[in-house]
Amino acid sequence: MTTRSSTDAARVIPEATVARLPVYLRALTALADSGIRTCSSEDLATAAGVNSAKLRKDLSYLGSYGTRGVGYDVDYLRYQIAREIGVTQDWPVVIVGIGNLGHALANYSGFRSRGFRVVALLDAAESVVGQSVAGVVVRPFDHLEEIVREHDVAIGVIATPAVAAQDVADRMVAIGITSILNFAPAVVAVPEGVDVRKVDLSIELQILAYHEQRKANGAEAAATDGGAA
Amino acid sequence: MTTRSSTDAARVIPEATVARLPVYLRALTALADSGIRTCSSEDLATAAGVNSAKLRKDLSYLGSYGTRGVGYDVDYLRYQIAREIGVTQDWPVVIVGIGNLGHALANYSGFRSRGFRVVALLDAAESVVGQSVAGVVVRPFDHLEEIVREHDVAIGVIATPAVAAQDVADRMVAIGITSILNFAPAVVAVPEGVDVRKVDLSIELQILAYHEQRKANGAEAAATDGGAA
DNA sequence: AGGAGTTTGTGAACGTGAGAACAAAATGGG
DNA sequence: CCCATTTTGTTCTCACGTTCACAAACTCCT
Ligand SMILES: NC(=O)c1ccc[n+]([C@@H]2O[C@H](COP(=O)([O-])OP(=O)(O)OC[C@H]3O[C@@H](n4cnc5c(N)ncnc54)[C@H](O)[C@@H]3O)[C@@H](O)[C@H]2O)c1
Ligand SMILES: NC(=O)c1ccc[n+]([C@@H]2O[C@H](COP(=O)([O-])OP(=O)(O)OC[C@H]3O[C@@H](n4cnc5c(N)ncnc54)[C@H](O)[C@@H]3O)[C@@H](O)[C@H]2O)c1
Repeated sequence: MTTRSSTDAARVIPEATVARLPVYLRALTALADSGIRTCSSEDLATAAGVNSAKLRKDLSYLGSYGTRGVGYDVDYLRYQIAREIGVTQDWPVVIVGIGNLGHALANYSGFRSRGFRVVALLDAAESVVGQSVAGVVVRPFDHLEEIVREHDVAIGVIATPAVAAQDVADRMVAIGITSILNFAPAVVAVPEGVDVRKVDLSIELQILAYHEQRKANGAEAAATDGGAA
Repeated sequence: MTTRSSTDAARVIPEATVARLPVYLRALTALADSGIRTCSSEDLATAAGVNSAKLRKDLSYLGSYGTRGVGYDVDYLRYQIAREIGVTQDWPVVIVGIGNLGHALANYSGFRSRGFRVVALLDAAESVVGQSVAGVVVRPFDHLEEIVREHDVAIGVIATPAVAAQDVADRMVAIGITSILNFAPAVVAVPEGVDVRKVDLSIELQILAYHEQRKANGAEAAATDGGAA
């Protein structure tokens, strides 16, 4: 017999699935916005840009929220995914390093609409501290601890230069932040129990360049090769 | 017998490895900058934040560039990886959508230093066109074709709102761009042969939130549970 | 009510990736 | 010159992720 409590600890969701759930959430929101109340796995898979079998398998890890022969109720499924991810509540976030990128992040409205609230912008440079960015005053990096305690912040964003990233991460971890999103092109080491995700523009471009080069070489080979055909 | 030519078409590098090569490249550059001329797989693995067995396996797909008992020559390996990725040459790039994010990207120096050259900034809004951003004048989106032909651009960056992303991608593809880096939170469909990579801040945060929630629930369960132990 | 038609949820097959372990190849000391 | 030591390159095994294929479950029409 399987106990099915709502906080079933045994139910573990594969990492690859977790990474796709936000995509499904977004696709469901788009469907709901166009007034669609029900959709099949095929519809949703198309909207999310994945294969429908994969979608169904992913959703099956959450539970059985569809109806055979009918499909999924858009709002209901959306709520279930949001609950699973944890974005039915609001997550307070701090951003450290208010340079070019930090400004853009501070001005980004997508945070708020997706369950995240920027509670503070921090920077080490005196020239930046005190500036008002997106209606929020930039505070000194030293205030990190105070802010984190006050708002019970668990998620920190690093948008400093690469050299500062490890220091900032260390401070964050020391103060109790357990999830870090790192935009600096640097490997940051953190203790067990702390999650770091990195977003790295250069790496993405280099991956594209690799495939681009392969395409070019392939075309070249084909031209040399198949020219006489 | 295995033919080993330098342009061996049969040699295929796993996607997971391709995604790590830029990380190794960066770590090697950091080592070179600190004056280190030789390193073991262990050293490099530590710098890159991976396991040394994985590093050696990854490098083995490129060829046999180390010396047993000694390690790798930093500069030589760096060159080999750069060549494999295709960043020994310069890749021209266009950025479309010069809003908050587009500004940050335009000002980002990491492009240039990693083999990418921003040849144009494009926007559809008249209020933005003509502005000078990072010393480059923003041009109308309509100029895309002209610019792409002139500079032989293969890589395009989308930093427009989500609703415009598919349209922009379609235009890019029609004109001959075959690699797209998409920052807009939207699924863009492209024909076979075109690569799209997406960078999505909200998804990253939501993945962190999921794990954060699990940590919280786990702690809660442990507190309820193990309190009596 | 019953059967035809849909669509989900999942078991099983397949492919890719990670890591341990070790043989092969190089160095350096005696 | 030979042997101990170091470190690479590769093989083997296991885990994870993707896709197929189909039974189970539901709706709707007659
Ligand atoms: N600009 C982009 O589009 C872009 C794109 C991808 C990655 N990045 C990366 O993001 C990071 C930020 O880029 P940017 O262009 O905004 O750089 P930037 O130099 O404009 O801004 C960095 C900010 O961090 C602050 N800072 C420096 N050290 C600090 C510390 N120890 N504590 C707190 N704040 C500190 C600086 O005062 C500055 O305001 C860099 O690592 C960059 O490589 C930027
Ligand atoms: N700002 C951020 O930090 C951030 C972070 C993550 C993701 N994003 C995403 O990146 C995208 C850009 O964000 P932003 O904050 O810079 O938005 P923004 O509104 O400031 O800028 C968007 C720009 O795109 C231009 N544009 C609109 N339609 C266009 C079209 N069809 N062709 C060419 N240009 C067009 C607009 O004129 C505007 O200048 C959005 O999709 C956003 O969700 C932004």
